[in-house]
Amino acid sequence: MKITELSGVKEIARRADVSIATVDRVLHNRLGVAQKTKEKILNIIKEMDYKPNILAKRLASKRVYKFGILIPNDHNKAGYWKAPITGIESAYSEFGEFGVELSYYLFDKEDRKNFVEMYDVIFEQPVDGIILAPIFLKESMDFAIKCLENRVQYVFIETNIPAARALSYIGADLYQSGRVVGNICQYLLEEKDNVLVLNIAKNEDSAEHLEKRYEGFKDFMLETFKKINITNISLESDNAEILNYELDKLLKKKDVRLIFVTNGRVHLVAEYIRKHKLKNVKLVGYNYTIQNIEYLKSGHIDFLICQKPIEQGYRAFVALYEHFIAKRKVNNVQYMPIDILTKENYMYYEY
Amino acid sequence: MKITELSGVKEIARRADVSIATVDRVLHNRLGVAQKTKEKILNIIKEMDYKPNILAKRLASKRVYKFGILIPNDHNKAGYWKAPITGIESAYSEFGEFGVELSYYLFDKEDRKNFVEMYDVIFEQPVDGIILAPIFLKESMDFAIKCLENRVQYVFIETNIPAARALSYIGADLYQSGRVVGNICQYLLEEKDNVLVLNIAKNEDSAEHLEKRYEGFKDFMLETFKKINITNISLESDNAEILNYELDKLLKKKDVRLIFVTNGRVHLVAEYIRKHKLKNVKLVGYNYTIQNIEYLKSGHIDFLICQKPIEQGYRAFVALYEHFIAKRKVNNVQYMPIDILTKENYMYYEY
DNA sequence: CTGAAAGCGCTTACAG
DNA sequence: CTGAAAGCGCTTACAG
Repeated sequence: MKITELSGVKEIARRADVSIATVDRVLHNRLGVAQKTKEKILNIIKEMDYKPNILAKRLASKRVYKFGILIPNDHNKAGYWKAPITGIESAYSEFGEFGVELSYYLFDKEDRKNFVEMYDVIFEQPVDGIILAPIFLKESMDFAIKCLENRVQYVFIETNIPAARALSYIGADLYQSGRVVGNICQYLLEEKDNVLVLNIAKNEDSAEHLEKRYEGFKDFMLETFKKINITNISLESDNAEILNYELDKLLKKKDVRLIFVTNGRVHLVAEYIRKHKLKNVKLVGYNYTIQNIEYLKSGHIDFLICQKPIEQGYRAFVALYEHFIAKRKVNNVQYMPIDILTKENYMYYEY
Repeated sequence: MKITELSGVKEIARRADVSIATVDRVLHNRLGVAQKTKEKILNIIKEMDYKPNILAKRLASKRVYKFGILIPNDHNKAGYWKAPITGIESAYSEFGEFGVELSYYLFDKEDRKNFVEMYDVIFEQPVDGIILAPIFLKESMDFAIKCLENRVQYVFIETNIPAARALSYIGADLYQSGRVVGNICQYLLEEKDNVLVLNIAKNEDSAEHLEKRYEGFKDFMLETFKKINITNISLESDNAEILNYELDKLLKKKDVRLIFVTNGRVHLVAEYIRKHKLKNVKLVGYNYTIQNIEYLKSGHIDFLICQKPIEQGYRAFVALYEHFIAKRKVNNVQYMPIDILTKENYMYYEY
């Protein structure tokens, strides 16, 4: 309005008849300002509806925030964990590059000790915030406690430990994702059919999560069909021979119409179906991985459920960015969409 | 490395032994720099792998870019078009606020003339970039030409006009989304079944788009079932009575097992199914709207296909941002994922 | 408890 | 064709 109107801190300082240093002190709630001056400035800030210019802030501030990434490495494997890293890096390049430093602490997901080793490194070169996949329950709780002690913020992706009270959890609602599988499968089944649900996990800590998916699935099924026959088996190995042996046994006993694998190992079952040329068994499982997509394309897998691993990483970075740099409140829980992939829509999924 | 190492333009200037103003001229490819000086500076830039600090750039630059939004208003309606606006505004608040001004040119989607009126306004208060839904074909082509003449960049969302060569198109691959419907429906049908595909559109310009969806659906169906019976009907009205009359006729003639509505008007058919208590007709259609979701919840609609209207808006803003502010190359075509919604996963979709 | 001044890495007149 | 200087809206020592 006024031609000579200054903006931002200068204008506040002018109106309050103080220096911008004092305004800055009030803005950051620092000590050493007379109560009267403080109130006056606070009022002016409210009056002006002052919004700091985040650009200027970041440019002027020498502060560099250090964000760490503590997730499994799977170099040689199909690489499910590359996806969140892609997402993190894309968020970083979009609005993190100045004032944020990224460091990687990748661990072997079959090796509990390695997880602990890696997280110990973090506290030697302290970071401000960390993005982690808490796949080892107890160790992750320990880590969370150490973070609290060291005032390190942490964001969980993929799986949650509600008790650990992370800054944010970004991932799927496991129970509900099981219901989604049920919802789709109702169209693949009839009343009297036999269904096999397989939990294939080497790490016992994930049993609980797979169980939640199974619960969701089962609940939906029982609401829909009265006499559906569901068998739930857990295998603690991903060895193909063991799996083949078990499947031979299970499929011989009953006429199974549908197999639901509660995680990304569904490709192992797909391979079995391909080898044995089974025509009448529908197969549903989890995760966009190279192997799974191949079997989706070839028709051995009918549906894959997926929870946007790339975007999980993206949002995890944004959560830390919002907390530290934009200083905005972050939601504790950010449930991802539960996506349904088929051979006709997977190609547009990666985006 | 060196303690006294300056960064950015200053360092370039020091190395080239010129002033930063000259560096700036080269950086922006402005006239008035001796060829020799220019080359020297260019070499240093390459050598240093110089990346401008976008924060400083935006802070120093007084330039404000004006982005316009030319999409339908649907105040009273179910509000499909609110979603892209939400997305645009969220991108704006994330990294647009400084240096971007947003203006709205909302038009009546039933009124061709109003579209033209609104776009005429745009050229009176010229904008730099515009996000539009080109739902009127010819008028949108005219608009595109005027944009080219006035050096205004335009981004299409929701529907594309490839010939118009927009900066970017952000939306679905229509043919492929029809195939996705086919892919799901294969599980709802058997060989000899009758299928009804309904195009319900008042605006004749959308006929072509609905046709593409139908093509995708039909192709998939014919690849999967040899003797499937598909009837394709187009209605140029969304009047409930007319629709009821047509549906009475169509459903009496044949035992229809599945109805596929090629756009968001699927709720009209859902209402018919509800009223007539039809139990054996599956229903599939498009778009996350309040009405459609209600019928998804109640089970009258089995699946909805959706293409992230919120994110379309978000990305459209980002496309303009990247082009004007970050000065990065923007992809001409950004196909959105083709999402499948059911009564069990719709609740996590809006995010 | 308070202020003057330099600086973040750019852009933008203006002078020569 | 080139450079010196002011300024964007903040932060950060430093001095008093």
